[in-house]
Amino acid sequence: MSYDSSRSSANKSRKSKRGLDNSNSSNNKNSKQKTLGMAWGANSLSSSRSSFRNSPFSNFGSYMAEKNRKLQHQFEAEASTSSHSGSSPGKLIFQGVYIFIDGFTIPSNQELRAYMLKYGGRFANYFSRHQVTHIICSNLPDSKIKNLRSFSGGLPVVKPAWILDSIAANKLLSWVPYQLNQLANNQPKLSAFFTLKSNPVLENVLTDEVCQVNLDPFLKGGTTKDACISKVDELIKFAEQAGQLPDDPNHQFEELNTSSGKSSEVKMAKFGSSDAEDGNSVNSKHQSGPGLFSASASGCCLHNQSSDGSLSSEPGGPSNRHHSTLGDPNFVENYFKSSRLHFIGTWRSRYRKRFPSSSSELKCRSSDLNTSANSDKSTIIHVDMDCFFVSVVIRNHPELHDKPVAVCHSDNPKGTAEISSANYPARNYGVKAGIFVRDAKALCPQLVIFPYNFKAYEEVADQFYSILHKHCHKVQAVSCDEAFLDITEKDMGDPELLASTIRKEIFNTTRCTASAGIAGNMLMARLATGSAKPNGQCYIPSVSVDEYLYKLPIKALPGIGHVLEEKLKKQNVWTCGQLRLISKESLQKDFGLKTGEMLWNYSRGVDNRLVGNIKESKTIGAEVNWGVRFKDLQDSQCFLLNLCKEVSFRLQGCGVQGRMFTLKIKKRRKDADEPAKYMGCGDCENLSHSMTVSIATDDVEVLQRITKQLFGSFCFDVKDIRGVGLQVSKLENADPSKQAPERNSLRSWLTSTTTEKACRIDSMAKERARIDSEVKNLIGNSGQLFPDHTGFSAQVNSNSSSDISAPPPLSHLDMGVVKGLPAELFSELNEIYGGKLTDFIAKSSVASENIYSYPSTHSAEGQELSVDGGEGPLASDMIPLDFIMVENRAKQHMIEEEQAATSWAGLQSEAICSVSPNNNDLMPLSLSQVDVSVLQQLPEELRGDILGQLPAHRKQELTSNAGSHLSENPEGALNIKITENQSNSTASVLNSNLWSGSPPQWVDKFTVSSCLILKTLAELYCTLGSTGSLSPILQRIISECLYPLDENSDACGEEATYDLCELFKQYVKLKMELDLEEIYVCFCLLKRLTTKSKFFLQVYNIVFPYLQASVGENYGGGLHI
DNA sequence: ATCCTCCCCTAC
DNA sequence: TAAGGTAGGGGAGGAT
Ligand SMILES: Nc1ccn([C@H]2C[C@H](O)[C@@H](COP(=O)(O)OP(=O)(O)OP(=O)(O)O)O2)c(=O)n1
Ligand SMILES: [Mg+2]
Ligand SMILES: [Mg+2]
Repeated sequence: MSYDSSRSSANKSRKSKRGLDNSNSSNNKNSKQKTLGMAWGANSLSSSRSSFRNSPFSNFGSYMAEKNRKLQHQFEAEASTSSHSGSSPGKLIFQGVYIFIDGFTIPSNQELRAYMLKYGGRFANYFSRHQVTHIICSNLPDSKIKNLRSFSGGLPVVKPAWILDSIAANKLLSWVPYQLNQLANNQPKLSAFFTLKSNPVLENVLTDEVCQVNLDPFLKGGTTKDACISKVDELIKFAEQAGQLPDDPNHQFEELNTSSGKSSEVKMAKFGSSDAEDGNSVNSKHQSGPGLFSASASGCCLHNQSSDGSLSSEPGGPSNRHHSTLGDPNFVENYFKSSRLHFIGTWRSRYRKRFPSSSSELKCRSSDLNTSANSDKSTIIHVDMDCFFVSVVIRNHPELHDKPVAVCHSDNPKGTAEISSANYPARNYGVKAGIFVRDAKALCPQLVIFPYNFKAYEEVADQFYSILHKHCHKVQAVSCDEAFLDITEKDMGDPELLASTIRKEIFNTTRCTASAGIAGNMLMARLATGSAKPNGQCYIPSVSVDEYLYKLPIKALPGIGHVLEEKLKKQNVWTCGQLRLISKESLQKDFGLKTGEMLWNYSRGVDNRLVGNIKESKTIGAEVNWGVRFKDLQDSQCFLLNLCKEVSFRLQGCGVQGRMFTLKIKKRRKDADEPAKYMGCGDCENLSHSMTVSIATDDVEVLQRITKQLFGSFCFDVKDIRGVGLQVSKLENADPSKQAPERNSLRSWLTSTTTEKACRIDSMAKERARIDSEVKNLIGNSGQLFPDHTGFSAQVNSNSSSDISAPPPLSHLDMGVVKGLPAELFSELNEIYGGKLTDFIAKSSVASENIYSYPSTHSAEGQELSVDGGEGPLASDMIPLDFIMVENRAKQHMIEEEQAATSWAGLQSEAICSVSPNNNDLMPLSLSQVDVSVLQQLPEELRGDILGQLPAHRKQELTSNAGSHLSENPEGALNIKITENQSNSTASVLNSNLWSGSPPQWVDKFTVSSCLILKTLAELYCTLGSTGSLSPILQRIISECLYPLDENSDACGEEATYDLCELFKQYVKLKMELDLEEIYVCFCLLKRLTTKSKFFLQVYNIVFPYLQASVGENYGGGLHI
């Protein structure tokens, strides 16, 4: 057993509440901590959830206090030198302000810190309620929001924009408008926190339950062989003998057909090989790392490594240092260079690039269901190199071919290095992949150990696949030494001949032997290969399948690992023949639908899979579970950064970006012994937290921020960490032109009716002209923020390089324009870019003045901006964000208010205008008419649709309570009477919501009048035909409106709001195939549905002017701006 | 029903 | 000393 733990998840009853499993052991652990325990959880011992420990707020203790002092000194030292960022200290805007930054912020922690430094404020590295005056945070995950809400009481929790805006305004602004909207209500007092400690906060701490499984040694081949080859034993022996004789590769190949007189139809063939060439001596230093094949990050530990003498009580002692993360700032990179599993794990992505999938995959015989009749006609070859790693490194050591040889990092007979591959003589002693070298040496003292040669493996794999592709165009790569060929269509003769030809060619080219299995489907071909090994081939005709499988141990079936094997053995199933006795229904009941069917099929030799190209990957990640030892937070942060670099490189290497990030942590189990394996992770709990962001990214810095944030939401002693992994999913193509072009049903509707989009209100044009003059020195870019990337622009701009709407990569932004944005908008935009914007600008304008002041000078970053620009009239007609750029805040707000006041009537009129510009009467313009009567007037079909979307209680309301819609909001406080005439009062409500002090009874719940929903749906229905044609996201927003909250729970109101925020962000992200029209409509729509989400209002007020300018005009006077 | 999320299992 | 990674399939359970 390689793994230390003997725990088997199969025997563990599943917990229904996954997220809570870990908490107990976690607490137990904390109670045993000596030093850092105080820092990391001593104040929350009584909590039965880990949520309190997820926030730095819960982590202040003696250690943290000390740390805090240290960092503050450092900070003050920096302040006194005042050389920071090369600029002189600014006005003391933030005198007396002491901020603490919680989690991932935009701009970054460091940037905010720099601003505080520059403008007279102070910055707390760790939260102290005695000093901190403001908590800064943005974009916290749900769990943290809830947590923060509990802790922040009494202290303002403010978005970073407050700082930026204050700097821009050159005075300390009120923080009130910048309150984190998710937290705006019901902030408990800090005192409440201390009494709340035993009152668990609901939270989504995701903790895996432990599943350290016994890795039974691989049974490679052996059992398979025993099961079916007995009939051809003599032939095997003969073949093996023959294999050692010839010298000339071209004559080494002998085919032995066993079908002639034998009872079985299974045919075996073997050929021998010998080597004679240059000496790659045992233990030679010719080793090359897989790092050559991976995108590895360079290390970067900056100023840590300060050997804290006091913390020298390292687990494992200083002897560990050298091979752990403790001693090596480039640990990640170096580790991956030497990891065999990393090599084989990342091989696939390299293959993808080297052999790009040709579209020749026609799925010819995929005539829907692959019935067994169908697979009768199929012929599949499975090819697998024999003991690949060994074969490659002993190619030039013919004298070793009949000696036991294994590949391993270490030859230490007491070592815990793992055998990677053992040749067949070695396997006779029981040596196999995965066992420790000491066990291997015990089994076989004369075992010869060779080091890895990853470069050679890569080369041989390339040769291997070149040969396969030459002979067959339907190749499915399984691994670096293994592939399936579908030769069904091959008219040319005998599959066995083809297999032997291929094997011969492989041997002649690589001097390594391969084995092949030939059968009617992938399953049987693979099993046949097992029988054929080593250096042989095996054909299993359909008629022999049953017999072949009958005695086959179930573990030999691909897909049955040790867990399934054990479960089946408990049912007294040891062989496929016994497995067949269990009904499919029973198997599906015990193992699930698919797995049950797989078992049923496989035990009968049925496999409907098709040989196909490798699909594009769905996840990309990197993890390290060896040598991970941290002495303090800095160690871990440094490691995380390197991991982020690695992942970022891999993402970029694959040309994708991701939106979901999962941080996996292996944490030493409380009572775990030292790992059996040197530097291993031992018996661990698996913890993982994930976070989805709106904008796909591959950027290291963004990854780092997110990762930091995720890491912070764990609670543990970093000394207990034994493994760390970062996985990215929800991948999108980084090249947007390749993005799947669905979506945007609304868009087509809108754009189809919009023949010219260049019209503009006069003030816009004026602003434009002014901006143009200001930025005319910019290269080929008339001041547009997104020169050619909005869906709208792309439509208009025929000069655009991309005909499909594309996202604006950061490098394509006009930094001059960006810098000119009002701080508020800048901050939002920065958020859209994951915080990168600030850094980008900071880097590109080192010597310049305050970057948040209004620009007018466009320095050297002109070169950063992109693109063709298309100087023509069309390009200059496009409407950029620069509309807002020169607005000062006051003016901006005025505009916002006006827009808010008038936007209520927006959607319907503009929608109608666009559909039928000359006919504004299709829909009632007065919102006061919105009523249940609307519902009644609707076509039956639509009425059904709408009713179907309403919760039952709403339905009842609507059908029984006609006319009372205007007072539907139970709170009444902000129940807005929605009529055209009252839009002014709406505006004032809006205004007060945004700018009033801490909300009194104000609740940021998202409550919506049903009649408005009906009305809106009706409009959408009329304009679009049905709500079903809305884009999924818009549909979801509507459904958020329909189901604003679970009325039984206060917390759910927050949830709903938060989700909605995410949706908005998605809408505002100005990425993907940005569809301004749809966003615009959506904003109009949402504006009418709620005035209660502060977040929405803020986003709205920031973004809407832009949308307005871009598309609003096209929808006629309905906007009444 | 169908999707989504959080895992476990498997293979190399 | 040693380099226990990577990604897809799919089950369970919850949301819709
Ligand atoms: N636990 C494992 C399994 C595999 N490998 C590496 C070494 C192998 O050489 C290579 C290919 O794996 P195979 O399963 O094909 O095993 P071999 O090729 O070594 O032997 P066989 O002849 O059984 O295919 O992957 C490894 O390092 N560790
Ligand atoms: Mg192999
Ligand atoms: Mg293989």
